[in-house]
Amino acid sequence: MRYSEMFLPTTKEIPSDAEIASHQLMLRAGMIRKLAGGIYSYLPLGYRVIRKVENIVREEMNRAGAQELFLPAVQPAELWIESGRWNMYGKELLRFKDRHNRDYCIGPTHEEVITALVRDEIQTYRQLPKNLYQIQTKFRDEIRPRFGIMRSREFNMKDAYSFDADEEGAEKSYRKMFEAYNRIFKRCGLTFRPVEADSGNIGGSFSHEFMVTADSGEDAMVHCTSCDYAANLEKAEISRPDERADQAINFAPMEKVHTPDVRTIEEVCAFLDVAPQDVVKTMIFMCDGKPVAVLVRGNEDINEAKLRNYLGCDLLELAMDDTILEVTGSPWGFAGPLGIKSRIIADYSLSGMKNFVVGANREDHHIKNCNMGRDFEIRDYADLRIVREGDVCPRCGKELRIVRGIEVGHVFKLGVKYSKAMNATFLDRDGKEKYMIMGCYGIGIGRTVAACVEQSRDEDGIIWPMSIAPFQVIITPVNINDENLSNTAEELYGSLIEDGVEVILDDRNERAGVKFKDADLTGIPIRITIGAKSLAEGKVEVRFRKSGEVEKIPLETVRDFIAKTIMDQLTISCS
RNA sequence: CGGGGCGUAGCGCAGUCUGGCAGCGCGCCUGCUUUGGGAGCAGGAUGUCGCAGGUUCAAAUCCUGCCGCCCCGACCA
Repeated sequence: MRYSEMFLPTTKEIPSDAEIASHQLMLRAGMIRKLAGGIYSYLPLGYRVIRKVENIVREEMNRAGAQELFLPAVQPAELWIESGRWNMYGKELLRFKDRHNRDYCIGPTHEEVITALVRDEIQTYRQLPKNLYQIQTKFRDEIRPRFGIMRSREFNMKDAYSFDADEEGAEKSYRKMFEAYNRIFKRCGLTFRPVEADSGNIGGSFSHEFMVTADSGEDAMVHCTSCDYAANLEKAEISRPDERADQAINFAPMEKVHTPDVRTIEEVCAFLDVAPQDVVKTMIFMCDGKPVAVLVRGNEDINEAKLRNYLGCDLLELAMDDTILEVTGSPWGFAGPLGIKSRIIADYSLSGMKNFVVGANREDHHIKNCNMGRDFEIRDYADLRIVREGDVCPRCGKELRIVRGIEVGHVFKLGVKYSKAMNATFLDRDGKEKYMIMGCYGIGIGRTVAACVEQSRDEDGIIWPMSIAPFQVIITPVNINDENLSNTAEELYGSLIEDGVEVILDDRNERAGVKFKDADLTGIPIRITIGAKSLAEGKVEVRFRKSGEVEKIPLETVRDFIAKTIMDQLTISCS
């Protein structure tokens, strides 16, 4: 490719509506342009990188025995009604009608389509297992798209679906995908970590997210400083504490106090002069339409994902004011366990608490010196709170650390959720009809590219690893009007193309500085500078984007040097 | 959905309060000089001031409505 002919609009100035580095750099490097909120065009340079990642994904999926197919982006409502998700999915699902007034959506994911396809074509265990994948444009009408292609509404995703006859098979399929994902992200040059993830309301299922560590990441994850435990913050467990109530402290007499308009933990603490950890927070949730009171220590927060799993409910939300009034007999802000008209469950953090403050279930009143055992009983104890920095590892007891990350991939054991809803069955060896056991496995292609930029850049621009760089080499003749330089550049360009190197020749009539800046910004791993001084010695300069190191290489050996360097770097990112 | 901010040349912005010739920097075009880290000089082109309506002799500027974009929040008792 000749730079002079390429559609590659780089910019000096930072676009004002880009917040994070990857978004800014991808715009500046002429990789992407925004068309509408959360909807982007991929320009040639950006698309080359996308294709590189897609191909790594393809190679590894194929290696793992998955087969590529291509499903429709537009899907009829019937399928979604069948799976029950037409009503469940909410506003994220982009719906529309065709000319016959029939309902359709643009697929945010393809479980329905693939399940319908496989159910119609597979009848016997002899045809299982199968693992099918595609790389497709998805659309999710996000509440708030942001960070460029990191969280966009339209995005490119690899999604794979496995179908197995039994649990062992499903387990094997899952492991294969897990391994493939490790290879994929390693080959993309990413620093990442598979973490245990919340499996939603499909109890007992298994799920891992592949998180690229980055401070700008939207997700929080927890990892142990000692063992290899790592989990999404939503999922991260807290061990059941020892029953170690402080015997030295005696129960004080319970006392109802007037607390006018004192509602939040902060207000209660200030008003009663106590610490948040001496208060019990009572929150009323609606769990599939039924109210539940959840108790947690005042300085902790409820983890809704854990609560949902514990209760095994589909729909969980905080109760509205009228429900609170009904259950507690008071407006919000004064709820407590005493005399409440609902089921009560408590987080482990209540363990050992004595003489604490609770709401009195009466407007403008709280209760001091409340105690479990004496004043009320807790039957349901569970791990319901969010992990904090300083909590200990549920596996080994050492310290946990919280870091931020970008979720680039997700592997998930679905079980029979969709095969059951959509009647995807097969005839097993024993002559019985059974539901196929499914798994699904996603990778955000664009997000992987953005994550890579987040992790690999400097003040001059992007630093691509060889494996996904848009070009492997850029040839920069310092002055194109010097025939000696431009002829040498042209010749070298021709031979590198012959060698199969992905090379761009910067044949623009620009000053050297401009070319260097663009080469750095676009992040091409190897720059071959052709200048008068070195050329007089029969040499060219090979500069590495990542290290900034320059090597002078004799013109006659530069082909071999480049070929070897590229091979080395690709091999390193493979292993 | 709630709150805040913004919308003026391809990009980044000033001008809006206090109505009166449409501006600056970068980029772009032409010429000359220059040519190893975003060149210099000279000349030049480029606007539905987001859209619609209203007030006014006169609107980028004031008023009303709408649209788009960005940021924060979305119930944690």
